[in-house]
Amino acid sequence: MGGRSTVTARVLDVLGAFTADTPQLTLTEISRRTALPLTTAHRLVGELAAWGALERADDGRYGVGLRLWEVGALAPRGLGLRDAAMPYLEDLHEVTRHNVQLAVLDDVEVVYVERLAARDAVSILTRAGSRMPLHATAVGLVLLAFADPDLQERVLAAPLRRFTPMTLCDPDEVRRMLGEVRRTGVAISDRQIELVSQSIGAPVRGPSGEVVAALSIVVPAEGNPHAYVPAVRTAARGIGRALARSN
Amino acid sequence: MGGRSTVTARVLDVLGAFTADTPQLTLTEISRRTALPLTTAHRLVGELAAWGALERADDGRYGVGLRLWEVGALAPRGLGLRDAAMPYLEDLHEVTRHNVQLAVLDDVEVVYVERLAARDAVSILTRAGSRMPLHATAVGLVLLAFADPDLQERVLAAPLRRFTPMTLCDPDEVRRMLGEVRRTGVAISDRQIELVSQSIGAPVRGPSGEVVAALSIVVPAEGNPHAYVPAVRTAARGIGRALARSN
DNA sequence: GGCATCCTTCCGCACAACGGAAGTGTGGTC
DNA sequence: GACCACACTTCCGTTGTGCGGAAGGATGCC
Repeated sequence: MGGRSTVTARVLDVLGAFTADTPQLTLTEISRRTALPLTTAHRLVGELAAWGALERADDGRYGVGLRLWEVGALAPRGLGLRDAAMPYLEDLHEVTRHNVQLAVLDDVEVVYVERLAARDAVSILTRAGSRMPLHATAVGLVLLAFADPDLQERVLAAPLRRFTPMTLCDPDEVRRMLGEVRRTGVAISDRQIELVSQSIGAPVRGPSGEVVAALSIVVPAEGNPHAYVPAVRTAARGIGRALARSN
Repeated sequence: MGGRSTVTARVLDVLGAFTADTPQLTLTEISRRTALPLTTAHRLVGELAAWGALERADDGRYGVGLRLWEVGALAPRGLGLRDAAMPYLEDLHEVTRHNVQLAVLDDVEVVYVERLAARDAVSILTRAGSRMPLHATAVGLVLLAFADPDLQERVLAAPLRRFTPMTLCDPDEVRRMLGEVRRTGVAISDRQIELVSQSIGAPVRGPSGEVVAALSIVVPAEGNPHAYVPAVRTAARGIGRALARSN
């Protein structure tokens, strides 16, 4: 948004107008969201659609096109990681039948790269491509715990969003938690996102030992989280090894 | 690439320069592929990277960024379909342990939307986001068989690429095959892509009965393909129902 | 040192993008 | 049937933004 307006920025603004909540937009809606004059939006959208970056549905609304999806699938952190991780996610999911998630750090947020949902799952709090803050989820805590200290302070300096009464919103509490995560190598987020669930996360390490992603499993609040720790840890290590193998 | 040069087209050309074979490119390479002067490529790439559409690796090369991956993940045919299909793909994969693939039609090609690989799979002929011609793979034959007759003729009029001695490259042979696919509701591609494998495909139908995607399983050449037909068919129907449920 | 490759910054000119105005097409209301 | 509201499309003259040549680092190799 804003500032200096280069054509490229406008094009990207148009793409950015599409969100998980509203993946289909009318031209007027795009124009409103990007603050571009209708005429301009019309031209840009037309060019994007001609290339396949956007697609026009039968009802006239625009959505993201397959071509853009293809290009996006080339994102190294998205695809390479996903390929390596998939078998392990499947195993974990197959055995436990709970939601399993893989996420990476991007700026000050968690981005979910993959998620295997319980068959009958209704709640779609997260899906591949969605973002969450770092302080409340198990994957977030893992990624934050092993992140650059500068980033940690930056995140803790900003207001920490409350999801439930259990969410840790005090920087010092979070700091203590991060220490524990570093010590144990596992993060447990107990009802910090929803009161009905807790999640157990572990770091996925790249060839040189740095944390490149985090894996988590979401289980009902009443279960004993520690029961899942070995499985999650094993899966995370397996992914790390698979990554190293695939260079 | 082509003809008239609008800025948008240039931006998209830059994105299009990234392919599955070479997901990481140096600036000079991008400039060469897009036929843009180095200076221009530099500016565009800079703007794209600032937004997060591209990311710069440690070695200075550029790759597709997470942000673009996120937007791409919103593609309705990519994500909605994938969400509905995943459980069924997993089941099929779990039971058979063979490669399972989900694909949609885009223009005159198949685009793979998801693929669950056998754990020890070495050959990565296809991956999520890759394209294949319509006449040789099981998913391709399914999609072509139920496609617009105009499209069928357009595809058959063009030269049909040969992958193995088994590939059907004669338009009439393919036409006969398509008829069979329509009659039986299943496509079998016997060693038409690789001599070591065959694939069995079935159509996934949307709420109004039209074919929106195709599902296939890849098995060793020596097996009996018909043994897999019921499982593939059931999975494809299941995905169709899941799609209808999710609107 | 000299050469090759790759990347980055600068800046004046030209042409492509901009966006106001006007036109088309649909659906709703009285 | 006349009117309005809304969403989209086309046209075209003006202007400001992107263009890309030239020159300046940075790094590596012989």
